[in-house]
Amino acid sequence: MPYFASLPLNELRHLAERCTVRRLGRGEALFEEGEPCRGLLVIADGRVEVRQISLRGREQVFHTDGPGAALGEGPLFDGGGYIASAVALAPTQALFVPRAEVLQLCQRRPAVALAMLRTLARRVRHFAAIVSDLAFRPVAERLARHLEAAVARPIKRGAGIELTLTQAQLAARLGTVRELVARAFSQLEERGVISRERSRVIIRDPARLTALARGDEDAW
Amino acid sequence: MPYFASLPLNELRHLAERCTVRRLGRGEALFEEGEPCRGLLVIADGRVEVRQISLRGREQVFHTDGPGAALGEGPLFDGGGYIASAVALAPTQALFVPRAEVLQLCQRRPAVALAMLRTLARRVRHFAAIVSDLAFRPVAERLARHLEAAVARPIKRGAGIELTLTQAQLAARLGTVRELVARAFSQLEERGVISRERSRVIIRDPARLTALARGDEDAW
DNA sequence: AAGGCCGTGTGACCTAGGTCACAGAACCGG
DNA sequence: CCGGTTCTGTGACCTAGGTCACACGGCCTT
Repeated sequence: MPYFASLPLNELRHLAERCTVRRLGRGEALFEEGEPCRGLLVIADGRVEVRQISLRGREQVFHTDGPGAALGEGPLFDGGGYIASAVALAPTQALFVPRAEVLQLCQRRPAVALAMLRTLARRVRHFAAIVSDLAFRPVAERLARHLEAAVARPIKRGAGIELTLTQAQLAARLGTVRELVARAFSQLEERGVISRERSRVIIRDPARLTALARGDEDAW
Repeated sequence: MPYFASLPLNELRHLAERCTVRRLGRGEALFEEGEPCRGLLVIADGRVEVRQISLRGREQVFHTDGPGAALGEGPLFDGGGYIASAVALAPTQALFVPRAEVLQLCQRRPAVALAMLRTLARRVRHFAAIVSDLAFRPVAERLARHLEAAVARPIKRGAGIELTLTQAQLAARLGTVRELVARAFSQLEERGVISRERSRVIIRDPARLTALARGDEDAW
C-alpha cells in the first residue's frame, strides 16, 4: 500500500490497531455522495467503482480502483461530504482509517503526506482528462481512447483486447448510453480500425486508433 | 498566501531568496498544456485563467485564480507536464518557486503539505462538479448554477449580480458556445427567474433559481 | 429441451447543442 | 462626435447524441 509503505513497523502496528475492516458484497455501497467523511478507506481486496448518478438516472463513472488504492482523500482533506458514491463491483474488503489518524500521520510523517499529494495530483489529472473528453470529443473517439488505453504497449497490428465490461458499463465510463457505444464499435469496425469476435477486440490499424484517440478528426 | 502562512520568518526569507518573479500582460501565457513543470507558481497580483483548447478550437476553462492562489500543484506532484494552459486575464505578477524547494518544504513543514492537500482536494471536488455538469446538465441549468454561485448569500428576491464576464467567456466556463449562453439567458428571463438591464442580472425568483441549479427539471 | 434473462445490434425518431449569418446596441479611441 | 471594434440577440439550419422499441443470440437454470 503506497501511502504507508514508508512507515516503520511500530507506526504500522499503531495504525493497524485503529483501523476497522469493512466487507462488502457486489453492489453494496462503501459510501454515498454527500455523506460526511470520517476517514480514509483503503481497498485491501476487490474492486470499487466511484460514480455519480443524475436525477434523470444517468450514471457517470469517475474512476474504479482495486487493491492498494485509497478512496475519499478529497473529502478527507477539504472537510466536505463525499463527492460521489462508491459501490463494490465484486466482493470487497476495505480498511477504514479514522480521519484524525490520517491527519496526524501526515503531520508526523511527511512521506505519507507526499504520497497522498501524488495520488491527489494524479486524480486531478484524471478528472481533467474526463472533462476534456466530455467537452471536446465525440463518443467514438472516447471509445478509441478507452481501447487505446486498454491495449498492451507497444501497440501492434493484430493485438487483442479482452473486454471486461459490458457495453452498458463502458457507456457509464465514457459518459454516454449503451446504444451509442454499440454504434461506436460498429463505426470503428466498418472503417477497419478494429475487428471483433465475441468479447475480443482486435486492433487492425494501430496508427489510426491512436490518431483517433488523440482527437485527430482527419483519421476518419 | 495560505500555503506559507504558517512559516516562520527565517523560512520565508530562505524561500524568498529562491523565488523569481514573472510579470505578464493580459493574454500572455504563464505556461502551456504539456510543458514540463519545474516549480510552483503563486499569483501575487492579477488574474489567471486555466483552460484547455481542443483541436477544433473550442475552449474549456477549468478554473480562474487570483492573488494568493497557486497553480500547477498537479504536475508538480505527479511529475507529468502541465494539464492545461494558463493565461493572464489582466496584468499579472506571479512568483515562481522551484520544484525542489517546494518538495523539501513539504518534508520539513507538514503544515505546508497539509495546506496543499487541502487545495488539491478542493480542486478535485471542483473538477468533479464540472464533470457532472457536462455529463448531466443542460446549459440553461449550468448557467443557473453559475448565477447562483455568483450571487451574495442569503439569496433574496431582487438581489443583483454584476456580470464581469462576456458571454463568450461564460460559454467557455460552462463548456458551450456563446449563442447558447445568450439563449439560456433569454430562457431564464422569459420564465421570470431573472431579469436583466445592461450587464446587471436581477434575481426575480430565488427559489426557482436554486431549484434549477440543483438540476430539478420540474422547476421549469 | 424449454424458458428466462442478459447482453447486443439496429432502425426510427426526437431534441439539445452547435454552426452560420447577420443586425443592432454598447463601447472606445481618436 | 464619428468610425471602428466588440458584444449581444436571433432566426435558419445541421448533426450528434439520446430515446424507444424490438429482434436476435447466447447462456444459465430448471
